[in-house]
Order: sequence, then structure tokens, then C-alpha cells
Amino acid sequence: MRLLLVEDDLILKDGLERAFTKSGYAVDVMCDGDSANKLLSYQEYDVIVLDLGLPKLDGFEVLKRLRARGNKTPVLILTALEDTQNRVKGLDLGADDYLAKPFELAELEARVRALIRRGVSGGSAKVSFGDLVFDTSNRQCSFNNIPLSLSQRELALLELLMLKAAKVVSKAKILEHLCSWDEGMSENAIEVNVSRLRKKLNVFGIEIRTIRGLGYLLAKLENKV
Amino acid sequence: MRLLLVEDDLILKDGLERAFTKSGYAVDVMCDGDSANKLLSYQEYDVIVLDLGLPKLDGFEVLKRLRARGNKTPVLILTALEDTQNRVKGLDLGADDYLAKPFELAELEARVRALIRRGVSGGSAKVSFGDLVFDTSNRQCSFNNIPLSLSQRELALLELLMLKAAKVVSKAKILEHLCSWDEGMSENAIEVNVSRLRKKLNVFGIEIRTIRGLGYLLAKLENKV
DNA sequence: TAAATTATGTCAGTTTCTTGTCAGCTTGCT
DNA sequence: AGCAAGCTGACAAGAAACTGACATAATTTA
Repeated sequence: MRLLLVEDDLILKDGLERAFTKSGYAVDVMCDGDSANKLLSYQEYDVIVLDLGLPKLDGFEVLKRLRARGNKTPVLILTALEDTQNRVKGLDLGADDYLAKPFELAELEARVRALIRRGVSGGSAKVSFGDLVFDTSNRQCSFNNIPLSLSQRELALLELLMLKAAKVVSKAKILEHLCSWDEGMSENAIEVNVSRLRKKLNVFGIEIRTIRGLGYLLAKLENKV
Repeated sequence: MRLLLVEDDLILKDGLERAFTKSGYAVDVMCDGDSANKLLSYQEYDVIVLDLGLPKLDGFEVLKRLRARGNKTPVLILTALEDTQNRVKGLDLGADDYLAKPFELAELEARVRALIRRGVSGGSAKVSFGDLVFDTSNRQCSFNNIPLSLSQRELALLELLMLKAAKVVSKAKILEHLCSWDEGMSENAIEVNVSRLRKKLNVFGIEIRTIRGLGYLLAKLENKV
């Protein structure tokens, strides 16, 4: 899942970036409202974590313009204080959640997960495809309750394929969701990862079908379409 | 198991903290209602022991707010007197048990154990995994009635793994359950403890499987997944 | 109370796993 | 056939996890 973090505090920024990256997100970071606003005009994210106190353009403004463009990406707002007025203002402008500093990292992560869930799978923590169940809350995938041993990359790839519910997912989409800007990733790297994931899923009668020129899709082995 | 003790009486506080720590709990202590309330807004516990007469914010209020946030952590209330009215009020607000001072330490410990049991193992004092049985009432683990010689840390770790019933337990979760705030513990310390416990369990055909990047899970040696 | 034992964290060296790159192969289309 | 797209085994750098050795603190024993 691709996440944009907009935060000017250097320490917080680094800590959050590291934490989210470790949790398997592709993270981009912007340090001021203006750059964030520009970036958001052409780059899609699965979730945005937005500080309100920002140089150049404050968080409210970034959020306002984002929504004005019709963008519905879930946004979680961070503020320096437990300030009811700002909270109300943020939610009015279309924020989806709100967290006052100081906060626990665990709580932030939990809320971000909740936002992503709400957006893609109607609020449920689990996405399933036949007997395959992906639990987004603890990033674990199991087949008939047997937990699969998958690496972060494989997990991220499978998550995307499952969230798209057996629809074709293009390589461009995969690239976008698995990689933040700074890590360049070749298309071949995706092919390699698909190949690896394929081996692990084939055992359970699930295949990743290649749609030449278009992308990949998740399917059951017997269902020849 | 992680326990929060909220108590302003210095002597009682120290005594209980020492006793619970010795019994293998990771104990955090708060001396007033306000701090406890804040702490509880982001930190999870397995059980809370709450005095009613507290400075800043009384115990009723702490409990009320906890439940208002949807938190279902078992709470045991302590009060100065055998006061039926307060007892009823506490239970109405969502307390799970009640103990009037003065009380026997042994009784408090027994009730706390009972509360934890009720939550995780359906009320039974014993949790088992194959021939491995963990008796929470005396904190002892045995394999086919042969008692194992385990240290507190190993016991706590195994307890957590067994309660999670062969599901993956993350290092973060382990850290959270084995350590109170003031004792910092590195991730490597967990690895070392896992390594030690592993050696003792392997003898009985039980393994602690590593799920790289996610955590550990208890399994029987033969079940290769 | 001092010595012995036990518990438990830190460290460092090693092992294992992850993941991108590359090269050569396969597949499908015209 | 010839080309482009895709597949996959091999490799290597780096990250994560394991574990023996040691240090220190807590507990027990004599």
C-alpha cells in the first residue's frame, strides 16, 4: 500500500517513515504543504497522513484542495494539540480520521490500517479469495487457517491482487503500490516476484494468471477462463 | 501478561507491584486517575486493577471513559470499604470484579488470574497445546504431566504463544506482554529467549517456528507447512 | 553472610532469508 | 522465422534472525 506522509518535523518524519516502511508500506515523504499539494495533483496514494502545521501551505489547505479536485483518498490528520475546533474543521474539510500529538506509533498504524480497510474492503479486516484469507490487520495470509510464509514483497503483491478481487492488475499499478518514488524497480523485478509468489500459491491450487500486455490476475487453478 | 495497577496508596502500590511482578506479570503503575486515563487511551493491557479513591479523576470516571472508548479489558476494582452501593455502581459501569480492602494478596491474585482466564481461555485454568499443558493457576507447564523447568521469561513467552493458539505472535506483541514500560528490552533479547525456550521444547517435538518479518508461532514438529 | 547457582540481557560472529539484477530461455503473435 | 513480452535459475548485497559466550543481577544454599 502506498502512503504519503506530509510532516515537517524532522525527527517525527524520519521515525514515521522508518516505521511505515518496516510495516510494508511504500512511503513517500513531503516536508511542506506546497510540494505535497503539487505531488497530490498527479500521484495517487492509498492513504495520506497529514500534519496540519506545515510551512508554505498549511494542512487544511492541502486537504481542501485535494477534495476540491474530487480526490477521495483517505486522509488522517495529525495536530499538535487536542484541539476540538481544529478537529471539527479538519473533519469538515473531509479528513477521515484525526490524531492528536503526542500519540503512540501503534495507534497511528492501527488507524491507518483501519482507513485503508474502510476504503477498499468495506471495513472488514480480512479479504478472502476462496480458502485464501488475507488479514490486513496483522499482515498475514493463510490458506484454510494454515499461515503462509511470505516475504514482505510477496505479501504486498498478494494483498494488491486480492484487494482487486480477481481483476487484472497492471504492472504499472503494481509498481505504483509496491514502490515509493525513491526506490526504482524494474518491471523485471515484478516478474521475478510474481514468479516467486506463484510457486508458493500453486501448492494451494491458486494461480496468478498472466494477461499478456495487461497484467496479472488471481484465479483458481481449475477455473479455466 | 501485562497488568496496569492504578493505586495512590504508596505502601499498597509498592507491595502489589512487587507481588505481581514476582508472579510473572509485566506491571505498570499509575498513581492518579488522570494519568491512568491517558495511558489507557493508547496502551493495551491484559487486566487492570483499579482503586476507586484516586486523585484528579476517580476510578469510576477512569472506568467509564475506558468503556466509552469500547475497550473491553477486564477491570478489577478495589475499594476502601465493603460498600454495596459502590460495588453495584462499579459493576454497572463495566467492572468485571470487585474486591474490598482489606484483602488477602492471594485472593487478589486468584481473582486477577480468573479474569484473565475468562478473557482468553474460556474460564479454564489450563491451556493446552497437544500434550503440553500450561496451568495458569500455579504458572507451571508440563508435558504429559512431566513438569518443565522454565524461567519466568520463558514461562511468560510460552504462555503467550500458547494462548494465541498456534497463531503468529509478533515481536512487538511479545515485547508488549513481557515488559512493562520501565524495562526496555531489545528485539534481540526476544530472539535469545526464543532460542532458549526452543531448545527446551524441541525435546518434546514442539517447535517455535519463525515467520520472518512477522513473528513466531507454536507448532508440532511433524506438521510441515 | 558469602559462595554458588540461576536468570537474563548484551554482544558479536554466523547463518539464513530477502530481493533486485542479469542472462538465457520460453511463449505467443504476426 | 523473428520479435516482444514474460519466465525463471543463479548470483550477490544486505537485512533479519540465531546462538554461544560473557556480564551482571537476583536468588538460593551452606
